[in-house]
Amino acid sequence: MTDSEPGPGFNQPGQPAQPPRVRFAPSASTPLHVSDVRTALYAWALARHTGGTFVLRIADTSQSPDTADYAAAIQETLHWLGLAWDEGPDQGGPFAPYRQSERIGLYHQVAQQFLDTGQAYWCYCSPEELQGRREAQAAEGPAPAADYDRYCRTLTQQQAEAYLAEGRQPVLRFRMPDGATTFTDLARGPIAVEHRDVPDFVLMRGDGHPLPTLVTAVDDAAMRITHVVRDEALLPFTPRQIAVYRAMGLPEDQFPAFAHLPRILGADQQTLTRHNGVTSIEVYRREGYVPEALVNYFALLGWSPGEGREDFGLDELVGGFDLTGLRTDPVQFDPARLEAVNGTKIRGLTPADFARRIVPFLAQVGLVTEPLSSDQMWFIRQGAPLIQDQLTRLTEAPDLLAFLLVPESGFAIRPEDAAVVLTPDAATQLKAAAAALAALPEWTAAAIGPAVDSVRALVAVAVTGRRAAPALPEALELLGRDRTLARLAAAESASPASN
RNA sequence: GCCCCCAUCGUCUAGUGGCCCAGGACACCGCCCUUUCAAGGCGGCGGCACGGGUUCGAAUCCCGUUGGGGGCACCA
Repeated sequence: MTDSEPGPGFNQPGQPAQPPRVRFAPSASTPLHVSDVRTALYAWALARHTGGTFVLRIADTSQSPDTADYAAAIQETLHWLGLAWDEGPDQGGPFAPYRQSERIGLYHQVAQQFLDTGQAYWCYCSPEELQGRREAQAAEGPAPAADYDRYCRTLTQQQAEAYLAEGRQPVLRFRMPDGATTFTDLARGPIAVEHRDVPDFVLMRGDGHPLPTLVTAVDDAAMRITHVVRDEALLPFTPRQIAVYRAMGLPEDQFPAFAHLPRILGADQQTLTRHNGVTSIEVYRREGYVPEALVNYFALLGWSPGEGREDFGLDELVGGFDLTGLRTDPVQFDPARLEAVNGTKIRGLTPADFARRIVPFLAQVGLVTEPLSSDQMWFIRQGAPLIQDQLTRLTEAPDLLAFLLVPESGFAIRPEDAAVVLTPDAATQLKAAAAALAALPEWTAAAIGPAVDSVRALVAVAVTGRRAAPALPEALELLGRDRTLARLAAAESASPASN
């Protein structure tokens, strides 16, 4: 983007280009968020586009009871989306282990090194003391940008021992050096931060638990990560991590390059959370969204292949992906657009694939049970093409196909639709339609069409139970003459005029 | 309060000094097709935040204002 300030991670001309190593490091203490998926998608696309390596690393040091479940779910979801990794917790790799909970020793080792070299120090201040001093300072004048007053930077041995004798558990703080950090964000260009605006941040909690700024920097260095693609929320932490690399003695040309992705906002223009939208990718999956749609939609949330191309898949993403084309301002999540994309993707499925994908949704509502009987399989295979153009989510399939799969005893007309269509003269019309159908020499869609043309809406409700029915002649052909006539008769007797 | 990032239709985007009195998609509104519901076709509505520069020429470059987002934890 600019050649004025070749900061860390900037590709130096004349240097042999190493194959990139891009990591995705989701937290295992929460379910995968839609913004995590977007991050994973872009990181993956970068790795694949450049012929590099995609690394999955699980951030599971925050020992929540559900961590193992989330870690497994994350991997399952990524697979479902079609994002495969080259190194990760399941298959290992040259920089194993890939679970941070198994790398704690390494973090402690680096912490000790920092302590030995004076680049970190113990801080005995209690949260209450910190809070008290902050308030006192704020009362006196303009509050300093950096939030820690460096009280323990210059503690004497005696003071430290006195605190220890009180039973205090110190935290380990990083000694932020004077100066400034300049780095080149691959999506945004040069970014400069004065160190006076960066506090002596905490590397390790009082109980010895290492914090993300330390852990992330240590692992990215240890795993030879070349590119960090992550959410904009982490942008302000980048100078801290660069400071940690320096303290570790990592040569500048081995610092990873950073690319920060725009924040995803809800309809209220605030960061997307469970309060203003649906953030769980698993919810979308359950709601009948296909991975192709999620991938396409999220790819478009901050990136574009150009030339107005909007309907594409993983292959085109990889082919055209480029960090410098990333959007840099916050982006609003639009559920309506996602749903529209989902409809497009569903329509683009082969009929056989579509039929296969709706089975779990049919089973979920009890319309079928797996393994499918050959009858059920036949009805699904034959019925699927009739409904494929009519839905935007796979969860709509059961309603559309119920008329074929439900046992006759369980068939019922939707009351709302009955109210609209079963008018006083319905009985007469149904009777006429039934007679015409009964007289048909052969039971084919071509023959059925003309027989029901004048009363399609009525017959649709009577036979499928809903106004939103598949193409009628084809639907009736599939249903068969006996079931069709039986349902027409039932509807006739349920019509107002017959009561 | 302080620091950082950012700014094209309601939303996602095309656009990197003339091809743009700004193109596409979603949403919305009409019409067509269709004797069910969709899908599809055609059309409409609607935007370069504002103010200064630079330039023969600016959505595109510079400055400011305004506005939005992020961060300032013993969260990740």
